[in-house]
Amino acid sequence: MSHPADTLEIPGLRMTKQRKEVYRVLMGNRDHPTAAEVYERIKHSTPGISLATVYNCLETLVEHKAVKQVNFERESSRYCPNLSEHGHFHDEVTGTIHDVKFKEGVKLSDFLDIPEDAEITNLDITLRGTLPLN
Amino acid sequence: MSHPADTLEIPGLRMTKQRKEVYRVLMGNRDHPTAAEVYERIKHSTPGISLATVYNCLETLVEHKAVKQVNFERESSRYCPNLSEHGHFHDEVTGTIHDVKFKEGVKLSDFLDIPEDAEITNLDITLRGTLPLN
DNA sequence: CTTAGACTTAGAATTATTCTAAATAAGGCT
DNA sequence: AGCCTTATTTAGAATAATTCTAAGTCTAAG
Repeated sequence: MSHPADTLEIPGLRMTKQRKEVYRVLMGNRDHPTAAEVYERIKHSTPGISLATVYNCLETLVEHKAVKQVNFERESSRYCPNLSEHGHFHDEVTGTIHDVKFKEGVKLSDFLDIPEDAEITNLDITLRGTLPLN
Repeated sequence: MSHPADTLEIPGLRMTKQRKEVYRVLMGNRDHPTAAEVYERIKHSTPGISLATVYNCLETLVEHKAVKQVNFERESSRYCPNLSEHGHFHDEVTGTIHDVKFKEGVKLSDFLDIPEDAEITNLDITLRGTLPLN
């Protein structure tokens, strides 16, 4: 079965050398890197690529819904190829970021007092804390 | 009954003219202003105050847990004197921000697959969307 | 009234990101 | 293949929010 994850193709998007590399890096190490980190990881395999291009590619991938942009506080944006709706847990000790799945069949309105008629287009859930038993 | 909300006093914090004004602005109009907006609202009543001071005061108030700092995407930080745990709904049409209460008695682990032993120190929930029946 | 530390200030510095203009590359057409 | 048009990439400048720095001001305590 071939889908974007395997082929590094994204429907409706011309996959240039640079876009492919940026996407490959994100798919290959799902640790939510920043643009600068992607740039570092990519420089040697794509010599001459510029940071501006990394930003451009990331923006394009986000627009095409191939990756998600994740923000913690006002830190640098991070990028995540997990397309399912999920939140993030930020381990304050190790600095690592874990995806957090939503439980099956729970509705937002089960735990939040949302105005009756609100149409939600976007949901961000971020936890910070520690994992004592590491 | 006297408490911070009334007296603009904050335990353990010297209330300078500037801190008092910044806090008063936040308490008086709970629309989640940015530092720059606080500065605009305060300039005339506290002539000579500097933007740096507004930043300093806000930081101090946050440290003393008198207000909360709220971030949407990577926009300017906003500030909120609602100390109860709550999320935010960002109306994409009007630009207004509404506090969103958590339902009584719901635990995080009821709707999120959090690692068993995680100790959560902080929770951010942000919704974006619209309120069609306005 | 002095003094030491806390607070405020203006402006410089920093950082992440976006913009600009020019150079390059790529697909479509003859 | 060769040409053309448009998309993409690039380096570096520009921007915006915030923090830093160093100097000045205030204040509480003695």
